[in-house]
This record gives sequence, structure tokens and C-alpha cells, in this order.
Amino acid sequence: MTAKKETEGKTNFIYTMIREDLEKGLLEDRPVHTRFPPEPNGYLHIGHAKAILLNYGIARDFKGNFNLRFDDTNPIKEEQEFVDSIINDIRWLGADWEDRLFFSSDYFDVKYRFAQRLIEAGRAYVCDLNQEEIRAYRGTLTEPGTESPYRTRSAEENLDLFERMRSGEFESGSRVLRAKIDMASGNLNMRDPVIYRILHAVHHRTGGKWCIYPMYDFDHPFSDALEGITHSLCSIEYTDHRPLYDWVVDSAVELMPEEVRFRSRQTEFARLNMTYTVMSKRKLRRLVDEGHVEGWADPRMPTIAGLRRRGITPQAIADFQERVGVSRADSTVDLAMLEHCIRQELETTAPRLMAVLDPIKAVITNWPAGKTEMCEMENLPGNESAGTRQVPFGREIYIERDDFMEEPPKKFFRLAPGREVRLKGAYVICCEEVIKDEDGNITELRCTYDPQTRSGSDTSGKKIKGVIHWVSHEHAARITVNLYDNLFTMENPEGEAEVDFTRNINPQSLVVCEDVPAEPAVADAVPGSRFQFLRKAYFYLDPEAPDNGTPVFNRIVQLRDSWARMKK
RNA sequence: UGGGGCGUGGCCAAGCGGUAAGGCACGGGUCUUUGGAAUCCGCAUGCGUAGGUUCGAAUCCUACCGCCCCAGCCA
Repeated sequence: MTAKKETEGKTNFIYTMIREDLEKGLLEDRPVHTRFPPEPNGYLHIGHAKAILLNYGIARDFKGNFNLRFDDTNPIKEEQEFVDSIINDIRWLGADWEDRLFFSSDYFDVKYRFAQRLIEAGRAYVCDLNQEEIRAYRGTLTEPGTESPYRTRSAEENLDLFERMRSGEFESGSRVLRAKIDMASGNLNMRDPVIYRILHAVHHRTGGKWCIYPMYDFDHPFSDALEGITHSLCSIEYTDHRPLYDWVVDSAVELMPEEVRFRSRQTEFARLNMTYTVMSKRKLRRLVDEGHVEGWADPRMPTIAGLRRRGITPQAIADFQERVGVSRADSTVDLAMLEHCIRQELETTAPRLMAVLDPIKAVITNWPAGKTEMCEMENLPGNESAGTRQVPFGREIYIERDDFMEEPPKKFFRLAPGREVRLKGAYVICCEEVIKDEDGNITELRCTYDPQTRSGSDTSGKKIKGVIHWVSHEHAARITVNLYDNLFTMENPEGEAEVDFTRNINPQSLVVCEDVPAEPAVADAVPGSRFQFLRKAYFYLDPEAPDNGTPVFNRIVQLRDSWARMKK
């Protein structure tokens, strides 16, 4: 029950709080119990992943339980399609709710009874004010509100009206049930909040059974109490709602004692923001609707579906979540942190392959035409059990255009006229001649190789600093490569109020390379697997790309490139 | 003179009265047939500001400054 080992070292304030709760016996022998409560009205993003993994991680570390509960109290916005995608995303992330998949709508009957008891206890009333009137009566941030003329209705009348609201007698929006709290409270949430509204709408689960639906502030705390949630975690903007959360739970404990499993408590933490992206559902929706991306699962999107399609792993996301930590302070995490987590995982798990993204042909003039030699290369450097593969080498090869410079600066270690470089796993070559077209563009390099420098049995004694990757022209497979980059050009795309964030979209966020030569082993790659294209980046063989016979690789993240940094 | 929350290095984030953890980023060294990886070193006399209490303050007190959230019959 102590779960000491799993939680020690985790120093965030929530773990600390739970440890204290346990020590003080506040949980009354109940297991730590958390939940993730998504509304099925859209796609999950990496900010949700933080919440999911936090909640799930707590349950796992403290040997408790984790529920998945859909907050489906607004039939107008919610759809089964989103339920399905959310379940799929959470499962992919690795959070396990076992058999505890719930829906707020599962509890509509009890909630109705709870509302009735609130009425009987004089703590709720039916209000006939329309929406504008309610707003006007609420007062402002600096002025207290005014009590509704319907506030003093008798319990009998309220019960009758509420029942008639339920039975469908009234139009949508014509009446609401309100909690009777304090119209003068400095906290607007306490000014007789609406807890039930009339909505003649078909619900994705309860169909036409109901035409009144509970509001979040009433529904959520009660659902937590019903499920025995011990720690109800939510984001910081709900801090103002906590007094109302407690009001509802306290009332439930008093009026529905047979139903309440635990007097749950709410704890807020800061939501995740990241550089070079946007996180609000509204803005993500605009990116999709305005066609800036190819949908919610576009690999440039911070959605779970997008990250998955990009090739990022759940492990990397979990590692990221742990490193970012949890606090109450507003923060924007550097994208570099996520990229680090991705690289760190893929470094030891992604087999190496060679592909030349921006090819230039090099002819080895002293290599016999038609001769092929096989070069043995490691699949995973430093991990012998991953084995080796044979890569064919021939007279004509491709090398990366930027691995050659006609007039290299002093620190350039790669190929240049009269200079030598090692072809990874093969021989050392020297550039003898540069061939150009009439416009002065380099079309081909003429090189010679040194037969004594064969990889693994080099007898030349040469010390060659530069090593570049290559692909044999004759044996090359052809692939398509999607070079994904940051969706925005600015760390904070929503930085300037006068400039619409879509103006900061990176026009180079996707560069497609067709006909990219790659070593033949690429043909054996299994869709959905990840590779490092040597010296370039990690790639994901897109299993969802339309199949036209050419494999499509998505760039997950580039390798660190100290040469590129040096150039700046 | 509405209520609430938050301010620790470029970015996250520990710390809870005993003299600033860790990670990312950054800079430098070693090593390297990926300018990758690995490895070593460096990186806040300072914790929003100003006072105060104390032998001792990021931690306690006071005042001030800055940023964020709240006036949906959304969640």
C-alpha cells in the first residue's frame, strides 16, 4: 500500500500531497483513485497527454485505480466518433483504465435524484429568467449580483417545475435549475450557478431519454464522488470553481450518503504549453478547417493522432511528461525538450539505414564498371545483437549535396576538390573533378577511391576526419520522404495580439522529397517502424500513407547537428 | 478597496528557516568510420522588488510590482 519505491524521487506537489494524505489516513483505507474526464467533442493533444499520464501514473505508482470517464453532459457538442478516437489515443499512450470506462451520462438518473434532494433541502430552485436576464442579474466582476425573483419559490413548486422540465413540457432554454448559494459572492461561480438546463437534443448515449442535462459544475464533482475518486486533478483555470466543487460534494455527502463513495477533492495544476505550436482546441480546429494542415492527424499537429502519425512513440511522450514535471505556474516548455526525449529513445531502438535526401552523383573513376562489392554495416551501433546488413557499393553513388563544397571553409570536414572523405562502411574517396551544367550547377563529381581503405581492414594509415553516407546508384531503392518541421516560425505564434497566429505558419513545415535514393534494405522495412537515416534524422515508415508502391517516410526529428549550429 | 492563481538561471523545475537539486538549452574538452551517441567540465553570491523578523530568509512578516484566470443555459 505504501508504493514507496515508485513514488520516491517524484517531488511534484501532487505526489507530495498524496503522500501526506496517505500518512494522515485521509483516504480511510481507500486506494488512491484518479480519473481522466475528457469531453468527447474533439481530438486529444499533448496537453491532454500530460493530464492522462499524470493521472494514470499516480494510480500506477500508488497502487491505486484510474478511471476513464467521458464528461458527456452536452449532447449538442458531443459525438460517438470522438469517444472512439479518444479511447484509441489513450490506449495508445499506454494508460490503462482496466474495466473502469464510464460516462457521466451513466449517472443521469442519480443526478436527477440528487437535484431533487437539493430542491427539497432548499438549496436549488427553478429559475424562469432568460439567458440575458441571468447574465444581467449576475452582476459584474466588481459589482455583486441581484437575486432572481424566482429564488424564493417553495420546494413543492420547484419540484413540480423541475419534474415538468424533465418531462419535456418546456422549450429549450426556457428555464434552468440553479443552486442557491450567494449572489454577492466575489466568486462569480458561486452566484447561483445554473446546474441543469433544458436541451431538447439527442444524446449520443442516452438518445432521447433526457431533455434536461446537468452542467459541468454540478455533474463533475458528483461523478467524482460516485466513483470514489480521491484526487480530482484538473487544470488551473478551474481553481475558481473549487468552492463550488466542494459545495456540491458536501451536499452530496449530506443528501446522498448512500451513493457517495468518497468525499473527493479537486487539485489544480498548470496546463502544458509548448514553443512553436498552439494548443487550444479552437486554434487547432482553425488549422484544420482553413486547410493549413491535412487534418487532425497531420504529423505537424500537436494532437496525439498527429504525434502518432509523425512517428513519435508513447514512451517518448511519457518521458517528456515526467521531465516537464507538474506545478501551478504558467509555463511554456521548449520543444527541444520533447525532441530530446524522442532522440534519446530512438538512438538505441531505431535501426540505421542510409538514404540521400538531396542527391548529387559521384563517379568513382578507378572502380571497375559493373563491379559490386558488399559492405557490412551495423544495424544499431553499440548493440551487436541487432546484427549487421550488407550494403552494395558500386562505381556510381549518390552523396548528399551539402556534403560537398567547392570552396570549403577551414572547419569543413567533408568532400571538396582534392580532399578526401570516408564513405561510411566503405572506402575513402578523393574528389578529382567537378562537373557542371551550362548554368554552373554541379551535376556530377569525379572521384577516385583508395583500395587500401576498405572499412574494417584499412591498411592505409590515413586519418580521415570526415565520414559521409552514400547510396549506390545501381542498387538504390526509391522512396518518398516527408520532411516535417515546426508548424510555426515563432516560439510563441500567438505572441502578438494584432497578428493572427496563422500568419506565423512555417511555409517550410512540410517539404516533400520524391524519388529519394535509399539503400536496398529499405524495401524490407515494416510499415509503422522507425529508422535513423544515417547522419540526417529519425524517420517513421508511414503505415497510413496511400499505397502507390513507394514507401513514405515521415521525418520524426532531426539529429542534432553541431555543424549546422557552427555555421550560424 | 471584485474574486482567484502565479512569480527560483534562456526554458521546465526541486526547495517548506541553516546558507540554491535535477533536466533541457547553451559553451568548452575527450572519444568516435554518424560533426550522431557516449563522456567530462562550465553555466543563479542569486530566488519579482523594497523593507522587516532572525545568529541565519528563496523559505516567516509587511508593502509594492508584474503576469495569468473568471461575468456560457461550454467543459
